[in-house]
Amino acid sequence: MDPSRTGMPTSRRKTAPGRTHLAASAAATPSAAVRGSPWRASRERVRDRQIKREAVIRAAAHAFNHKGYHNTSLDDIAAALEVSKPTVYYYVSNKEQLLFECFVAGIEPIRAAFRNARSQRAPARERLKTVLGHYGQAVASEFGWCMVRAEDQDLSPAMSAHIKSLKSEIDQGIRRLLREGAQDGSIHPCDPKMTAFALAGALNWIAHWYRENQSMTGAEIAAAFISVFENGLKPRAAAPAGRRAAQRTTHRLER
Amino acid sequence: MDPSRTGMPTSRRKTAPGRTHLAASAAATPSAAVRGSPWRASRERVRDRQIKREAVIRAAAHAFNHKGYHNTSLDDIAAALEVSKPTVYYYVSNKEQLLFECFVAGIEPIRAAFRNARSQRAPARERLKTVLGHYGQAVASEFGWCMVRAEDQDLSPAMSAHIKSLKSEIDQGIRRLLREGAQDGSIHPCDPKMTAFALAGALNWIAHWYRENQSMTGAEIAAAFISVFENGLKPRAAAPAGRRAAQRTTHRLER
DNA sequence: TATGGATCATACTCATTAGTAGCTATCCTA
DNA sequence: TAGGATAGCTACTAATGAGTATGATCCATA
Repeated sequence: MDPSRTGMPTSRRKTAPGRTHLAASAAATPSAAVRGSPWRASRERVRDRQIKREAVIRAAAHAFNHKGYHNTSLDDIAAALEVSKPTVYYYVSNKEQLLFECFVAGIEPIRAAFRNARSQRAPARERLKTVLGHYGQAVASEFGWCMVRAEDQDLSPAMSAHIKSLKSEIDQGIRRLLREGAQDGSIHPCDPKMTAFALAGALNWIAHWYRENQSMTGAEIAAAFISVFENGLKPRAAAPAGRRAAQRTTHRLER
Repeated sequence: MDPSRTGMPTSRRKTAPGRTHLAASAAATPSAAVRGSPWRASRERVRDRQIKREAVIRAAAHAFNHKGYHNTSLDDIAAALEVSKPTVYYYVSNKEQLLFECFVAGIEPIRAAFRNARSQRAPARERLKTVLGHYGQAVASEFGWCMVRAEDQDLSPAMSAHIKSLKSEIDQGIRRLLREGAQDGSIHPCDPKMTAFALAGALNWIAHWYRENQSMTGAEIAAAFISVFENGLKPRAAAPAGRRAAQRTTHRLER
């Protein structure tokens, strides 16, 4: 195979800035302040390395999102930032790492949601709903595509292993909630493994169509999906009459 | 952009053999007879162009499946067949077309399942179950990866449009069954669009993990998923006591 | 047995792109 | 204000891989 893909990127620069949890800041700051190139306009904050680094990663996410990882060259990313390619390499050690950072930025809010859920006392189904809501929003975010599509085959073994372990953490978290729900009676007994696959798969797939159809927000999509998961296809006998009727007439209108 | 990607591949060869529905034959013949290179062993059927062409496509599917589209060169495919690259080009006009053929081979059995379903008289939920079963098996097949991952971004506009229309046909078919189910009372009232997205997404995602975890057959996975979809997460009050109890003890064992 | 088509290989072209070498400019600090 | 660190650019290398030009070989048929 390719010798350059046999390990972690050799961080050639002595200054290896700690990884930044882009996701957190992305959630905090509205996208407007973040868009665009900080080089152009802001001479006054030229020295804020962190912001520039984040801009690089965000530009990469945007490009990957639109053209795919393989169809995006680092020249493209540099051009989007109105910068030269070596400048990009000044902030990031290689293309693979760009993808990795995007992945981490995408998955971090989901991990946060799990940490949150663990401290709650609600029934498991409620906690699962909350987590899946955040999951759906993460997939619909600007990093969702990278998170979902970061492939084994494009990554060095070390990165691949790292990503796999993060994914597995999420998977196990969902399974755990499903088991807890079966115990506390809030979730219909099910095979936790296959159910977790189904739930995560459905949500992951959002990344594939969301770009082309942004008529709903991430939160709305997540809510709609959760409603599907909760009710199931089989009709439910004992639903409260009022709500059932409203739902039925509403959905009669959809095509 | 790239000028070579602005249209359908110019089929330079005068002999353009009609597209072959690999999927059908794949379903009919067990994989054993199909694996390997027909060049090597069988000097006696050297002139059977169709079989060789299918072998090329199957080899491509296999390679794409394992290494991804972009990480597979046509030299790789040629090498797998113990043939030179121009030989591959003798059977197929370019790499993009290879991906397209794999896509069609993957999606064809699903279309067939829909055609079948249309002629049945069962309740919509039953027909949907059957279709989804075939869907799941198709995604778990050797062409599943190509079917699911054939991306817009890697295809010429014409191919992209063609694939999109095939995908849309499937999507509309699912929505239609959901609407029919809401009408005949066999399916819980739902938003057909979002529900179809959720169902298809969950099943599509199988392609991402099935390669690494082939402990179940495609049919078994599909059955497990369908059970999840049908029941939903919310506990069901009126389940037959015997089956409920059995299911609960069974799944207590899973981790 | 000559001929033309079908099949396949050798050996290229050419474009793309990840990543780098080496130079320059700016700014902060002592 | 000298000197080092920071930040950036131009111009390269080197590898890869899609697709092709050209010609050899085999076989059926006239």
